[in-house]
Amino acid sequence: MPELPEVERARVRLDAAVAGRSIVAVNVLHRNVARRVSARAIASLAGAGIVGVTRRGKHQLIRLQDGRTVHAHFRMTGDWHIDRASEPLPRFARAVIVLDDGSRVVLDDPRALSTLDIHAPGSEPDLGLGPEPSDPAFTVGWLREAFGKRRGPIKPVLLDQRVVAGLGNIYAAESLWMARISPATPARSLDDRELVRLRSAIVRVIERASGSRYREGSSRFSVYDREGERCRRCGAKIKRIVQSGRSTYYCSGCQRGQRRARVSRAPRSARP
DNA sequence: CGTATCCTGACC
DNA sequence: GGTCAGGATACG
Repeated sequence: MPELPEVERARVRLDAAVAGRSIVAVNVLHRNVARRVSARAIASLAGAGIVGVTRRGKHQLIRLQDGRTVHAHFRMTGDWHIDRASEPLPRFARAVIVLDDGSRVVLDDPRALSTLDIHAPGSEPDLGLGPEPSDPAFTVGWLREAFGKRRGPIKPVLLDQRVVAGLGNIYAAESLWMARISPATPARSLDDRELVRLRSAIVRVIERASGSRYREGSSRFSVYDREGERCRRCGAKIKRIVQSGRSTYYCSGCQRGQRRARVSRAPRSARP
């Protein structure tokens, strides 16, 4: 459950569960999730008091009273499962943090691609992140500069966390749809009007996803995972392509990359 | 820059 | 049995 809004919700739940508590024990159930951390470092968490949890991009930072930071990243499929330590573990439990009030935080992740790291006191991890969409520093000027260095298509650039922190594959596609920009448009060829549209689209897409918790059933995306369906804006078909090994969904009708220099500039034939 | 890789499950 | 998966990074 990645992407900024989902991670922020997870952070809020985690913070409510752990702030002010102390750790009784941490158990790593799948080696991959703590592959960069020694067993000793894990064991040394026992007894530590927890100040609270912050977030940057998709990273969650659990601040300990002794100055250390436990750094969690869900990657593709991680989530927190918070319950009582006496409950049976969920099927995909990968790590467990037992707290001093008998509650428990379980890192629940079928693919076990999530990561846990521990940072020493005073060593703030360099996460290599650009501004969050909500940051005043996330400006058209910032995007112009970031895109100017990139020769490739815009969509993969939007997934670069140094450009904008927290944007993932779904909301990158949704943002490009909202801004009516083709995902194949070379990043550095975007003009100012497109940059303005794209910046505000990203902000709005993230804001909206942050506000409304998703409802099952109703398709909550405009293009993501909607290959072959009709665009709700222009009625053309949603297509799927692969860019940098990831699926990109977009509307073949209303997302124009102004330079797709094809012969026919004839308008697409009527919509049904 | 694109591609492979970590890992496991769901789905065709 | 093959393909794909909401991420990030190491590598060619």
